[in-house]
Amino acid sequence: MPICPLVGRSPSALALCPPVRARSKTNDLTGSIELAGGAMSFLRNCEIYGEGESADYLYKVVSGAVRTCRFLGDGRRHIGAFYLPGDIFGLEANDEHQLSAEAISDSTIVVAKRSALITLAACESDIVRQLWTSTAQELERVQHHMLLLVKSAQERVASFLMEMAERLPMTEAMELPMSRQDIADYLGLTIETVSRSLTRLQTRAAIALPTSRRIVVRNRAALSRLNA
Amino acid sequence: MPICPLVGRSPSALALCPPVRARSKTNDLTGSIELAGGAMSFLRNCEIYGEGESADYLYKVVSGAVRTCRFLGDGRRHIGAFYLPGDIFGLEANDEHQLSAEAISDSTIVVAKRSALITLAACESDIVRQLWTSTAQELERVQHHMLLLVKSAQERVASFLMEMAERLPMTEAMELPMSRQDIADYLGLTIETVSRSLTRLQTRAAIALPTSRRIVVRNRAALSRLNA
DNA sequence: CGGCGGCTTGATCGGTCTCAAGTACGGTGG
DNA sequence: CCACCGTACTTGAGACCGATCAAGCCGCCG
Repeated sequence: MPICPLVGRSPSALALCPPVRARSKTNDLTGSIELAGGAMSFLRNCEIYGEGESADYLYKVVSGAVRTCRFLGDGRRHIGAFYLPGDIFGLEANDEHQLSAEAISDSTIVVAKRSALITLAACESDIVRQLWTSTAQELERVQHHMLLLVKSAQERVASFLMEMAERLPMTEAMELPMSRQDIADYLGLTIETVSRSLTRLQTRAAIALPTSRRIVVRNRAALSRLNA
Repeated sequence: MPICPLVGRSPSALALCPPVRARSKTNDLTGSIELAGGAMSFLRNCEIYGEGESADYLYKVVSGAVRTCRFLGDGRRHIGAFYLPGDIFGLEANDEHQLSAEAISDSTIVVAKRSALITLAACESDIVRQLWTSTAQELERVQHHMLLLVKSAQERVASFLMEMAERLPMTEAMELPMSRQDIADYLGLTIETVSRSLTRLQTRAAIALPTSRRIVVRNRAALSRLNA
């Protein structure tokens, strides 16, 4: 894991980017978070928060991409989620983060103090409802991810591609922000197996790989057929 | 899958058991649910709700045990969770159930109309907060389960045993309500692998198996050492 | 040009699945 | 009481998928 010459490690650090109003309407909290917080920049591979730290803040991706991850005892890494622009992360059941969060690429993140939102919620009761909604969405995402993990390697990679095809801005091809290692840890596979699955999908003409991070979905039906 | 000579399939069916006040304090919703709903009985292997049905109700286990599950395209079954007395289930991100729920053993379940709770929430704003808390707990549980699924078979079974040891009433030994097939589908393994893992734990003196459903944890440290 | 990191490809190993018996237990009927 | 049965569980042998180990390849940057 590379060293992080990071810009802001703690949420009190200098905000390098002005808040950007997102066009995404996926989450109602969006506005509230931006009201309550400031924007920060994180360099590639920098930690945004650590596993076990107290979950005092909520985060929203403005640009870039974020992974949440956790190391198992034997050094293996598990990635719980990828967050793309518009996504909210940092929601926890307890006051402690279960996984740590890291920037996958240079990213701008809006940070809001959780307690500030709760205070806001006292006046506008809708905020609690919105926090609940966001948590429920996260729950659904994790449930879906759980289903992934009981499938075969080929199925997992196909599912991953379909997920990304929905979430990434797509013009013909999509540009993956994450490395093969990230994908492997997300899917519970090795990089070799991920790579082989991708080339196999390519030879079957389901996808094309102009470059290793750029993927064209040629046959969406073939992909979904692999989803078990 | 056996046929279900079930007592109540829809929440409007006759409640055979009077509401029982639970001593569990694991969830604040507990009281509200019981206020808003009535108790029902479900026989072993009966469906409580189906995948895709609208999620109009919340449920609380009074006695017995419940599994939520989903069938994959090729017939494999995935179990998302086991719910024991005191647990709340049926919370969803959307208005549709992602998985179906079935009674593992004859069970008594308290059912509350979701809309009734939301109405209640209009007066007592705490209810929304409690719904949020329950959802967050569920999220944490699923995250934990996700971590399970990337471990080895031996680790998964050991983790499962430790989870059950915490949740089941224990006096020396614990009595599992679920079958080996249930465990296998919960852990993403086959019954044979589950069985082999258990006997291996027994030969290593980590557990004892007086009967197949009754398990004594002999060496908790040995189990947790296997958790990776 | 050389070197390095990220990715692909190949050969082998091992863990889990699959298929197939064998065993323990509970219930039912004689 | 036992004989019988069906279900749930265990155990064994072999196949297969994905991990591991080990080269090679590619793009990028100095």
